[in-house]
Amino acid sequence: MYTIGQVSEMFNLPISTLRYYDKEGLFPGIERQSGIRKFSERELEALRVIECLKKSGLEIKDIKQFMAWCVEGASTYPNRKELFENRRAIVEAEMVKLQKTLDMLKFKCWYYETAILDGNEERINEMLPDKLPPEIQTLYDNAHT
Amino acid sequence: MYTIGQVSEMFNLPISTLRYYDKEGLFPGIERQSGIRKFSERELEALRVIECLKKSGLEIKDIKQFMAWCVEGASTYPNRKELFENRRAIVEAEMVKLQKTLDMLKFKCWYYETAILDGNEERINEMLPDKLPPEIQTLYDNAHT
DNA sequence: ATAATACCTAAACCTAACTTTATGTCAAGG
DNA sequence: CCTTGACATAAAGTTAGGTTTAGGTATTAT
Repeated sequence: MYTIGQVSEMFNLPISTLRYYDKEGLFPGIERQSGIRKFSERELEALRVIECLKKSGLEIKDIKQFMAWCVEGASTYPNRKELFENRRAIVEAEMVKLQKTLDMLKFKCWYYETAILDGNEERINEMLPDKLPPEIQTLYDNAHT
Repeated sequence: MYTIGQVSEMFNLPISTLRYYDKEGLFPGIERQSGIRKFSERELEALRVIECLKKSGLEIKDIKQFMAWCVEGASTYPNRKELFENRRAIVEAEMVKLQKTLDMLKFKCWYYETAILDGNEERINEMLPDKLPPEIQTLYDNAHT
């Protein structure tokens, strides 16, 4: 059993955030001893799931819904499964977009390295849009689709 | 040359957002004909960079700074290069985190598939934390580091 | 005993990035 | 001529996800 201060340290989250999550219903049935929250392994696992779902772009109110399903029991397994499958699809799409972003950034790194060497952007702009060095062309093409 | 409405369609962005970007200084020196914005290829490329930098987590005010550097000329190449290198490092770290999130989601998909088959979570919980099927164990371990 | 800590609540406050509203201009078509 | 549609501005409004503030309780150290 952990206090809110310990959990705050373990997860590197402000105490105020943990209280906010609790208020929003993300720790249904959390135990209290004379008013003080006692975080058990169940709440720690909840917090791991919260961080995961948040990172997947889910809103707090929908995370609350998930926690409510957990309390409801086995009858909500299909709802929970569907939720994770949806989030998975969303994060996979997000990874593709982020890879494009990364390719754009890599291209721009090369762009400015080259501009510094040349002192201007003229030579680079003559290579655009399809006469770039092979490696760079790949980045550029992926970033611009 | 494009009107704000055409650019809005091309980039799938609300007109209000384009006006907001302009107001925030993200299109320095955009041309106008009797008050009406004329978007040239320069502004379209600016918009691609804006979307990239935004996705990398950069704030509008810092994107504005970048656009100001572009206007300033060759003397700011090093600033711009450094900016893209920093964003690249940030996005690379982000990809690692997102991969962990994805592994957690995949694990949870398996978890609830299995729970549905079993009708409960007992067998799964006996496998935790280190007696999971090999493929699943890998996901679980990556998600929990 | 008292002072420092760590906990508690309710409610007000904050921020970024838009979005909406109210109002107005201007060119083209019926 | 007048209405429709696309453009314009300034300023107020919105939203999620917290954070801060003000005031209080309970345990521990000196």
